[in-house]
This record gives sequence, structure tokens and C-alpha cells, in this order.
Amino acid sequence: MKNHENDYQFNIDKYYKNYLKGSRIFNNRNALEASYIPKELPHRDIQIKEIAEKTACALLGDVPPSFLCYGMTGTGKTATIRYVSQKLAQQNSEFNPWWIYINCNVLSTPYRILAYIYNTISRKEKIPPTGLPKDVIFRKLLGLLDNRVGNSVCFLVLDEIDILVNKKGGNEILYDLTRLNENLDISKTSLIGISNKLKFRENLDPRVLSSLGEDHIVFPSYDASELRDILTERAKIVFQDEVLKEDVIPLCAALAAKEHGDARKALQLLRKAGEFAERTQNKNVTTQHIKNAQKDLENDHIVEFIKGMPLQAQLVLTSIYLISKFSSDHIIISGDVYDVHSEIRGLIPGIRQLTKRRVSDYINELSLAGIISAEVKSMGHYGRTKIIKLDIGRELVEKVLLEIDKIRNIMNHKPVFLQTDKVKLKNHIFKKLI
DNA sequence: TATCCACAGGAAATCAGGGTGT
DNA sequence: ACACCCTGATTTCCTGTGGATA
Repeated sequence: MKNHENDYQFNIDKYYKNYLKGSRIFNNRNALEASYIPKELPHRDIQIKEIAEKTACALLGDVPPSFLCYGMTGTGKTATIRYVSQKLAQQNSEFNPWWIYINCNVLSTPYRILAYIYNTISRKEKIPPTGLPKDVIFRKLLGLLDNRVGNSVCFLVLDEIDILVNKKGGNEILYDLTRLNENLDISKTSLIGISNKLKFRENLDPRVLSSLGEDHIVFPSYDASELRDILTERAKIVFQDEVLKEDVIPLCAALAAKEHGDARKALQLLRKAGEFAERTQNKNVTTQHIKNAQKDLENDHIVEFIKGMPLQAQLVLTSIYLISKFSSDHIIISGDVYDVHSEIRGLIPGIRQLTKRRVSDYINELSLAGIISAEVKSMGHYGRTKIIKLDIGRELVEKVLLEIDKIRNIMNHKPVFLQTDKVKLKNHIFKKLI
């Protein structure tokens, strides 16, 4: 065992030495992080101007209007807001405004949002992560705002606000936040909502819509040439001189432009390509690196997503995988997925039986994530069901699932359920119907 | 043409687990 | 110890339904 290990031993000292000796690709890779705010935001002048106009009165201590920002992912909504807030802070007004940035995807409940707002403002007393009634926190928050924020303005930026709206209690908390001002004596608040879905307003409480939805700023998607500008600017900071081959940025921009002009994606692509070049000790980043990066990036997202799912969801995916693996001619339908799930969950200690209803929800989630596609179809006398297809390679699914401890051992379990005559017959009939 | 299967999927209830103040 | 709070996952209960079959 020991000798065997030595054959493959990784020489870490040598590796680091080589690394330091080798040609450098990055100059400042932090500039590719999502939190990085560039000095200039190309092609966002209109939006910057609009936001500046709306927020300027905060410098005089007046209440700015609440508004919404729309745009697809990677159109610079968050970056622009942060950029403007930075500039505003540099004006040294006597009413220096506060900015509280909330991502509703991370802080996903009314309680946590209130607690977060309170805790970022409060110096000493903190709200515990759970336990208190919401209205108590709300009242405490009002007192705190008047105390600490004084006669300044507090901007509450709610990123991914659509997620909040579609949850129970989401509209209530928004309503409460919109009318904070009515309950405040000297301080003022202003809401800024950020969303990538235009449709979410339909679910918005009319009372909230009237104050928040009146005004909105649209962030159009970038086209390829705009993306080129963004990438060129950023590359100057991120990479060493002369590292990028000249056709790299156009390709990167073109690929991202296909994806509704997602700048975030373009930047991720660039980083990944840089890392490829670095790892293989290349002097330059080439278009081939970009192409590799693209493949890798897609898989990364999927892998990350699957690993982050709850175990039960992973088991539902495992069920789908097993059906597709052990009877490749099998049509995957929701009922069978349920039965296979019931079977394999018995193999893992401590995993409880789910209802069909729940499994159905997990199937929908997998479908929403783009891992599978599920189409409801009526089979006439054989009832309604979902026809499920794996949308990503089975090898990839296998690779990820094998990395999950509790699932690894059942990856070769051939479901008994699939071998029953009843199921085989049904599958036979279904194949003719499709 | 009426029937009827095997689910879909919405709404509300329940449970357990993390807390609180009194 | 007690009554109560918030959340997330799940169950319970439910109504709806497209189209092959009798």
C-alpha cells in the first residue's frame, strides 16, 4: 500500500516552484468576481443616469421614489445599482444615505429580511436568527431607523425580488416595507427592487404595485459588440499584457450573446479559460481554451446544482437514472419514478417514504433546472402522466451521483420493480401510444 | 358518446427543529 | 417549564383532465 502510494505521490514543493516560475496569466483575478464593481460600466449610461436622477434627492435628505429594475441575468442590474450607490456615497452630503443590499434568494423569508436589515444597522443589539414574532422585529426596526439613520435616507435594495413575491408572506413583507415611511418620524426609506422576470408584477399585491411598480428602469440585453467592449475593458485589469490571443474576446462575446447577452456568463467564460491556460502552463489564452471553458462551465452549473439538492431530490434523480440505465427502451413516467424511488429509498437507512405528490414536485424541480424535461401527456384509458427525458448526459449524472456518499452504493441496483411483467406490459403499450 | 384511468397540481394542515421571553 | 414564534419539508385533501376504450 505504502509503496503504491509513492508511485503516484504528488510533489507539492515542485508543483509550487513550477507554478511560480511559469508564465503568469492573471494580473488581478478578483476583477472577475461577481462582487467586483468596475470603474466604468460600458453601455449603461442611460440606466446610470435614470438611477442617479431618482436617487439624487437623498443627498438633500428628501425621500426618493421607490422603483424597479428589470433585465435578464447578466445585464448589469446589480452592478449598476452598486456603482451608483458608491458614487452617491462619495458626495459627502450631510445626509449620507444608507444602502442595504438584500438578495431575496439568500434571505428567503420575511423574518430573515427584517432581521438582516436590523442587524446591519444596529451596532450592538442583534436580532437572533429565529424565535421572535415578526411584528416585534418590525417595531424594533422602526425605532432603530429613527435612532441610527437619523434624518438620512435608507435605501433597501431587494435583489431577485420576484422570488420573494412568489412566496407566502412575501407580499405582506413588501407591503410593510413600502409603508415604513408612514411609521417613521425622522428617517426615510426607499425601496429598489431588482428582478429578471418582467411577469412577476402580476403576482404583486396591488398596494405594493402602486408604490413600487409605478416606475421602472429596463436593462436591455447586451449585444455581441457591447459585450466585446465590456470584456476588453475588464481584460485589461484581469490579465497580464499580451496574454489574450486577439480572437479570444470576440468569440467569448459571441458565445455569451447567444445566451441572451449575459455578461456574467461572458466573464465566467473568460476566467475559466484563463484558469485552463494557467493550469496547462500556457503563455496565452486561446480560443480553444474558451471552447473548453464553455463545456466545463455548463457542467459545473449542473454538478453544483445536483450536489446542492436535498437528498430526496437526488434520490428522485437517481430513480430516473436507474430506469434509463437498466432498461434503455423504457419510457420514463412519473408513476414508475415514484415506484423506483420507493424501492431504492428502502435501501438507505433513515430515508423516509415520500408521497406521489412530493415526488411530483421534485420532478418539476428537476425539470425547471433543465436536468430533465417532463411533458404531461394523456394516455387515454391509461391515465395522465409525465413523460420524462434526461436532458443531460447520463454519464454526467452518473459521475455526480457517484460522488454522493449515500447514493454511491445503490448506483448498480437494478430496480426489481422494472422487472415485473405488469410494468413491462405497460411500457409496451405506452411505446405504441407515443 | 360516456366512461374512467392515473396521474397533475393547488391549498391548507401538520410536523420537527430551530428559537424566544416570562 | 410553558406558551408561543418562524421555517422548511412533507402530507392530506382535493378537484381537474385528455383521450383510448367499451
